[in-house]
Amino acid sequence: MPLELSVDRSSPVPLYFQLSQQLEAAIEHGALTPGSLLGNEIELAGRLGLSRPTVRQAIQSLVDKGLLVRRRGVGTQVVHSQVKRPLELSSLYDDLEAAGQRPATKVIVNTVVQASAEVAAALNVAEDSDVHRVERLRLSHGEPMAYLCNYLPPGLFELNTDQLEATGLYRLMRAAGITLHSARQSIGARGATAEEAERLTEREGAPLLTMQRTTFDDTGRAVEFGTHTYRPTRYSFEFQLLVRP
Amino acid sequence: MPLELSVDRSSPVPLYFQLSQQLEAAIEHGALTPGSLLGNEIELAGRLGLSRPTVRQAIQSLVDKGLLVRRRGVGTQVVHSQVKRPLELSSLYDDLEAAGQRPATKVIVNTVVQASAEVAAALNVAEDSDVHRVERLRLSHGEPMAYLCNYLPPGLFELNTDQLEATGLYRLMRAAGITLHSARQSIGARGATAEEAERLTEREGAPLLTMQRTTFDDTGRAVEFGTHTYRPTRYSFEFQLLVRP
DNA sequence: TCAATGCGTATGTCCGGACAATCGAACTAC
DNA sequence: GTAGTTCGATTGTCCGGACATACGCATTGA
Repeated sequence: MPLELSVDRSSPVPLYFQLSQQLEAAIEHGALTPGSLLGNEIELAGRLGLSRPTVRQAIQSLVDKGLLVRRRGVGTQVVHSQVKRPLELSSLYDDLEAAGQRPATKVIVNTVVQASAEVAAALNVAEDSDVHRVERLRLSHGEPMAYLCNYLPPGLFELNTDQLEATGLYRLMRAAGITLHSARQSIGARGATAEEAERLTEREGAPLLTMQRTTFDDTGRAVEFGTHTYRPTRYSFEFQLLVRP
Repeated sequence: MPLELSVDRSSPVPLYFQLSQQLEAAIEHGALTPGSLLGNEIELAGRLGLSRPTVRQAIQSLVDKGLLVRRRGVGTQVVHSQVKRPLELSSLYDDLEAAGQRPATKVIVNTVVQASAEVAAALNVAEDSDVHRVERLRLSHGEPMAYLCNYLPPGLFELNTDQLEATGLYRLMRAAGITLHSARQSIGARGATAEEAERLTEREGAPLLTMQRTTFDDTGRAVEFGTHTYRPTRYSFEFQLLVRP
């Protein structure tokens, strides 16, 4: 029984995108079972009234997402494993919200400071030039979960404390028209200093999970540098990654 | 001054791949400076004697790698930031070797055991069925750096202790014809148990970086499940990730 | 002076076709 | 029975063209 697929040519949504979304929904929904063959591209194109390149583009986007696997001479199969989503540049806020945790944020510091050598190097600005500094405590179920310290270059956009407590930093940046492109991250661990321990209601020397990140927009500007510490009993980094073929 | 580009039509290497490699080399080498425009696709295609779809395919692969950015009505630009490589499914061994650290491996355990509930769930095999168990100590500059405990389903390939000490697990799997596809990872931290502390020559309770990973091949089979502990003073996870547009 | 309009340019989408490379299975020969 | 060969099926690569869409800039108008 072939899958119900159709495209709307009067829609402004690209045809290949309509198709890829329907296929993805069918996989998610279980209509396309893992391991099942998708049927050959030419026949699929004919059935939908599309050209083969358009169908290929739709399929390729799902291959890139890790949902499909192509085998020459065999066909295109639905991947058999539990693919969730590849690692993306997500904010802690979004992660928690997606998990239904209703995160709370408390802005501790929101000011302008002179860039230290480390911050200046990360943001590619002159040392001692002005940069925004934001320190936030992220809570989940009323308990401290992470301490986030971020630096932003000046003139990027207004850092409103109320907004920072209502949503995540990345969402604010996107809303300000900044196109996030890539980030360099470093994840490590260390014992908590006395100050860190107090912030997170841990004892001194307790193991902490740490993350440093510099984010770039599509022009190559560094738009954010952050140093985060997490309570490992309450947070860990979970993600899926794909092997680039 | 246009860039020197050419393709060899007698080569079995796909034309779009030849072009993308040359462009990538030009970016790496500095012939294409960050921010510079690549020149429009049609003119580029004409200059190389290629069709526009072929040129687009080459460019697209570099966009996917994060090296180029396309802007409608503007052109294609070289990304201005320091892109190294996106996060990939690399083994610790490869990482260390790439950093010129000449890693050493000591196989502590290489045997077959009955799968615990956790291992059975991760590998999707029956509880108490036979699985391979490998425990290795990874050293760098003669000092312990990580303790790696891995489980593999039976019948996948022969786990030779000598080979395990000479190279990484992923390299062995690839050599055995296994096509790695994706992995689910979890990175956290905790204090060392007495046993862990001794293995890594740390004191009990010292902060450790932990990683759990299940790797799948392109048929969806789980081919490996591992629990790793790292000394955070000697190792951290460094990677770059791209925003999927 | 400043905002709205129009235009050129570049990428985005889509088509229909052609041939090559590879996989798997059926078939054949020993 | 087994090994090698052939063959159909399917994806991979490539072509040349067409129109749509969005951005930046110059022109125009108030």
